[in-house]
This record gives sequence, C-alpha cells and structure tokens, in this order.
Amino acid sequence: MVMTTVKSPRRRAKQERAQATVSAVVEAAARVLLDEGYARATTNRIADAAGVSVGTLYQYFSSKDEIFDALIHREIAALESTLLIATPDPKQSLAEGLRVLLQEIIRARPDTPSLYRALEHVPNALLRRRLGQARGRVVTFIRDILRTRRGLRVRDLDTAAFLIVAATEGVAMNATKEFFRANGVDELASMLARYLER
Amino acid sequence: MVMTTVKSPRRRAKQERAQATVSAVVEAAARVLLDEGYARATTNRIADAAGVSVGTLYQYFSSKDEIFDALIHREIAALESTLLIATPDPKQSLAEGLRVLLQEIIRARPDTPSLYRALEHVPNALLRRRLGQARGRVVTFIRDILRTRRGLRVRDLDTAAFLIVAATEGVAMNATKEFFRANGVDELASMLARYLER
DNA sequence: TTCTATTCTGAGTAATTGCTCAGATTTAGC
DNA sequence: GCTAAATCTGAGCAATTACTCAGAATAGAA
Repeated sequence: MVMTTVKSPRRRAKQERAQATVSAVVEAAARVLLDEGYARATTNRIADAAGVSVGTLYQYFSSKDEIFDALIHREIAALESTLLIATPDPKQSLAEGLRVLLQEIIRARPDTPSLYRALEHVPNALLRRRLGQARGRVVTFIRDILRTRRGLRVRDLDTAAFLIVAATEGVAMNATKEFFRANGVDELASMLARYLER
Repeated sequence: MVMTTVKSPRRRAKQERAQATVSAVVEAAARVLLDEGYARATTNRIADAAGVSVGTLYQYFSSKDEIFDALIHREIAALESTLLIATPDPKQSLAEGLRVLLQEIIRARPDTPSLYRALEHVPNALLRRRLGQARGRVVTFIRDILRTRRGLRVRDLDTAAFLIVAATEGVAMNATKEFFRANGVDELASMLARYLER
C-alpha cells in the first residue's frame, strides 16, 4: 500500500495510439478524482473512464500511484508555466500584479483549486511531498518577485512569501466558484498587497 | 465503503471501564492518524494502539467511519471552546485580539493544525463536510466579532471573515512547528489586521 | 460464593481492489 | 496478402481490511 519508490519499468508509448492512451488515462484519473473522489478512483474505474481495459493501463503505469504521480506532475507543470507567463511586471503595482496573476491561474485552468484539493487526498505520502516541494518552489518564485520591489513594508521576504502563498492556498481551496466569479480574487490580492506594501 | 448515514446501534458504555475504552479508542485514532497517516489507520491498528481488541472497538463504534466521526467531533468541540474562551476584548486592538486568539489555539492544543490537516484525508465525504460546517461556524463567529468593531476598512464582513479564516487555515496547515515558535503567528495576525483596519 | 449483566477477546469471513497474464486485435512495413 | 511488433483485452488471483460471533473474563448484587 505504501511504496518507497515510484519505478517505471513499463512499455514506452511509441505510436500515436499509445500516446493517446496514456493521456486518456491521466485525464480520466483527474475526472474521476474530481467527480467521485479518491475513494471511488480505483484502477478499474479509471481504466473504464479512459475507455481502455485495466491491462492496457498497466502497460504504461506500473502502479496506481504512478498514475497519480503523472497527474500531479501535469498539474504542477501547468501551474508553474502559468506563473512564468503571468509574472508581474515591475512597472505595475503589486496589488495589480498579484490580481492578474491569480486571475490568470483560474482563467487558464478553472479546476486548479479543486484538483489540488483533491490531490491532497492521495494517500501516498511521497506523492503528497511532491505537492509540498512544488509549494516550496512557488514560495521561492514569489520571494524573488518581492526582491525586485523597492520600499516594501515587510523585511523578512521568505516569511512574507510563505505567508501569502499559504494564505492564498487556503482561500483557493475553500472558496466556491461563486467567490471567484465575484470579486473574491480582487479582495484577496488587496489583502496581500496591503500586507506587503507601504 | 462510502456510507450515507452514520448510525449508532451500539452498546452504550455504562461502567467507567467502558468509558475509558471509548476515550482510548478515539485517542488512539488521533495518535495513529498523526504518526502514521490515514492509510495505516486500520481498525485493527487503532484497536491495537488503544490496547483493546477489535471486537471491543466494534462494541462502541458501529463502523470505522464512526470512530473518525467521534474524533472530528472532539476536535471541533475543543476548537470552538477555545474560541469562546479567548474571544477578543473589544477594548484591545484587533491585531492584538487576533494574535492572542491564534496563540491560544496553538497553546491549548499544539496538534490542532496537524490534526485538522490529517482529518482532511478521511475519505468519507460526509465526515469531511462536518469540517466544512465547522469552518462555516467559525466564519460566522469571526464576522460577529467584526460587527462589534467601529471604523473597519472592509465593508463586506461576510467576505472579510471568510477570507481571514481561510487564509489562517492555509497558513496553519502548511506552517512548521518552527514557524509557530518564531513570530509567525504575530506576522499572520498583523497581516489580517492590516487588511481589516484603517 | 453464586448468579447475572457487562465488557472484552481474536481467529475467521466476506468483500474490495491492485495487479497479472495468456491470448486477441491492430498497425507498420514489405 | 503476410509477418512481426505493438497494443489491447478482461477474467481471475493474491493481498488487504472492515467487521462478526461464539465464548472467555470481569464487575456488581445477593
């Protein structure tokens, strides 16, 4: 149940058909996880949702954990890519920059908050550590942005970056879609900016 | 696996010995959950940690879910009790009031953040909903505190209360013990106060 | 002590689920 | 068409785990 390593002695997809299968499985894992929760996300259920047999699934993933490892990898990559694209311009205000950054994360992939929330339910501690490591990288990323700013109120940028990332995560994970549709993101961005600035 | 109701057609503990058993099981569930994670928290393991047999465990809890239901109940009661005891005095500043409130939650039960974090991993959605409902009550509690304050900057007190509760949760869940030992709580309280006031 | 109610025991059972494997089907190249 | 490699199938196995039950141990009353 709890494994120590995630190894991959499996067939590499060579044809397009196989590539499509791999993607379908990861996407099915995401859908089942979101719609029915981890408890219902059995390998048979995922294979079913992907439109393939369990046997096929196990030709590309050596274990159930590895499927979720791939999904986690996909989501982290997507988030970090959005961060890079929407990095705040030093010319605009921090409040505006953070607002746009947050809005862009939601706009690009609206399921991001729910997916990360659901991924926290994956029992394998090693996989969850990956999420923690990703959070660490986001904190560093934010800290480096803060470093480019003059006249910030906060002194300890590491603590400040951690605070705003963790706070944002808490809000994102517990907010409703309605909160995002309303001016929730603006309110959050203003809270963060007021903490950092002046 | 996924149940729709949590019923309790079980023996009621009448003797002291039995009461002690019930407490021991709930406490063991908390310990195993914290130390080894939900994946390892099997009924046999919990019974073992409680120093009783599985049979005994099932005389007081009709299902595994019910054990965690009891634990969730216990933790929510403890948190809400602390909230009532440490309600900020309108005479002191919001920043100071929030700081003391947060400090008190940690001081009274240092494992509160880790336990709530671990409880999020309980697969039963109904049980997790209880945590969500508790969060809702905390938001209401905070909103009512804000209502007693004059001259706040924020207008929508419901949104403001949700924001600071969710943000606090995010920070608490991701913070290390070291963060709490340092001035992390003070920093968080100041962030919340700066958002609310002026 | 004797009787009864309460509490405790733990090997065993039924159900679930991650995963395999022997073989069927499809594709690529000729 | 023919062959070999690649891909897919799904019934079934092995392991795990929530939960039961027949009876043993203990506490309280007489």
